[in-house]
Amino acid sequence: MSAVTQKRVVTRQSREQREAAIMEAALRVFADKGYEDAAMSEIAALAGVVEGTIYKYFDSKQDLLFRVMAGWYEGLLRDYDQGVAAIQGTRNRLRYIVWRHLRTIHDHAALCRLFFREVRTASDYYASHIHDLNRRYTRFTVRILKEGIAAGEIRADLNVGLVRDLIYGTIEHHSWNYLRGLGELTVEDTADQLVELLLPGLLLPRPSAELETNVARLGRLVERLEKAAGDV
Amino acid sequence: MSAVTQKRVVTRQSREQREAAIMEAALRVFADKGYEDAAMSEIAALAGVVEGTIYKYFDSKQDLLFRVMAGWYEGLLRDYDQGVAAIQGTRNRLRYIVWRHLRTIHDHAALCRLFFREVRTASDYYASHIHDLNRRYTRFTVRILKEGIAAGEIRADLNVGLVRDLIYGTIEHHSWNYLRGLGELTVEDTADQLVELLLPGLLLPRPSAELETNVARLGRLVERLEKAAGDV
DNA sequence: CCGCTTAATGAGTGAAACTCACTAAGTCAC
DNA sequence: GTGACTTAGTGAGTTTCACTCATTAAGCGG
Repeated sequence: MSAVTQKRVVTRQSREQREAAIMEAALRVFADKGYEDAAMSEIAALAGVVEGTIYKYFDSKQDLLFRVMAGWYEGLLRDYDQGVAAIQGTRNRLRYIVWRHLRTIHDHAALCRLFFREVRTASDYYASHIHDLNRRYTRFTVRILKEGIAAGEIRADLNVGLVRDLIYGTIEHHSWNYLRGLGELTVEDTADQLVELLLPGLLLPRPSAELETNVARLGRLVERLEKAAGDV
Repeated sequence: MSAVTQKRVVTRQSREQREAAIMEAALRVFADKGYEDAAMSEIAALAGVVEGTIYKYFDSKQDLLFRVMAGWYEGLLRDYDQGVAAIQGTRNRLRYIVWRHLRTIHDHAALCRLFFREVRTASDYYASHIHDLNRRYTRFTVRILKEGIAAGEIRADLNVGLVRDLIYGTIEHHSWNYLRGLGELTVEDTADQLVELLLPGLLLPRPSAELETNVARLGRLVERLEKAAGDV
């Protein structure tokens, strides 16, 4: 025995522990490097395993990403229920939804970018668990709108899905500069402005339309009466 | 010479011709397979060259994509100017912008997906020529809004950039299902609905001044009538 | 028709995801 | 306690790409 062979002591762990360790390492590397530039070997090294081990727990790099993102998303959803339920009035609730989404993007920029870029555009996103979580996330918005309609605050002929797309689409598009690392994302102001912009289109048409025409007719009547009075 | 060596006849072409041939092949393969799954070898084969040749004309796969997409984008922009200029009124113009964008997505689904997924999210998009083209594309919207403000049709305190993000963000988000190959994209209906949804938030608050003067006059009339009734 | 420029080649390189035959750690029956 | 068994974990491949580079020869100017 000429060379000192370094003997690696292998300790076997439960599936749960290893999986958690790999997912934690993957989250960090993905968030740090992005999907493309994250190497499975780096994730493996950080998790303290060898590359092949990851494939015992995850089908592919994409599967790993999806499950890591799903774990994060579940955390987001957990404390979302209470938040919405506690707020009264459609305007306040929409403001909260918009604000909350903006704040999430602001505080979790790296993960949101991963979600927008790698997860949501993947071909098998639709059939994935994380898509299901996303539906649950956006369903809050749909519920708020439907309750607003039921309460008579909001136009009943609204395309609720389009409003949902408007809210999330606008916010995402608006956030890209920030997500790209350029410029800031002003959460409060943007939330205010978006709600102000959106709300008039949601509310029932001002009943003053009818009122105005009636009043205008009365105005013309007054004019005639005034003239008639002058004639006397 | 025992074996018949197949001699490839190499014809040299001008830079322009080769570049065009490669870009055309790349466009087709990218549109067909998407960026990831498009192999440089396949593009080379379709263009009738060998892989290495592509790198004489393009720095990298991403450079090839960017220049192919820029070529397509320039075509889009060419017949955009006239379209907008011919339309009068902010509402009609916005309807046109929205409709046009939806129609482009509808008719160029594969390329739009490429643009959204691969180009716009790339880290060096901001410094690229195609980003410049995109700015020119969206500037139409900004101009329409500013002209609407100047004409007194639209609120002057509007965050024009946010409205731009709203239009493009909403449309993109709304189109993803279609781009993913699931479901249809109803161009006309969506254009109508989005404009209806957006417009109330843009318009100046209805000038109820007229209403107020009319009501005041009616008040005075009532007073006179009451007095007259009392006098009798 | 010679020689120069450079378009084009294609074998080769490196990196990264993924595979698989094998090793040995932990467990359980006895 | 010990042998048999299950399976976590290994690490040396394999494959598939994007990308490189030394070499070749097509076309052109003098």
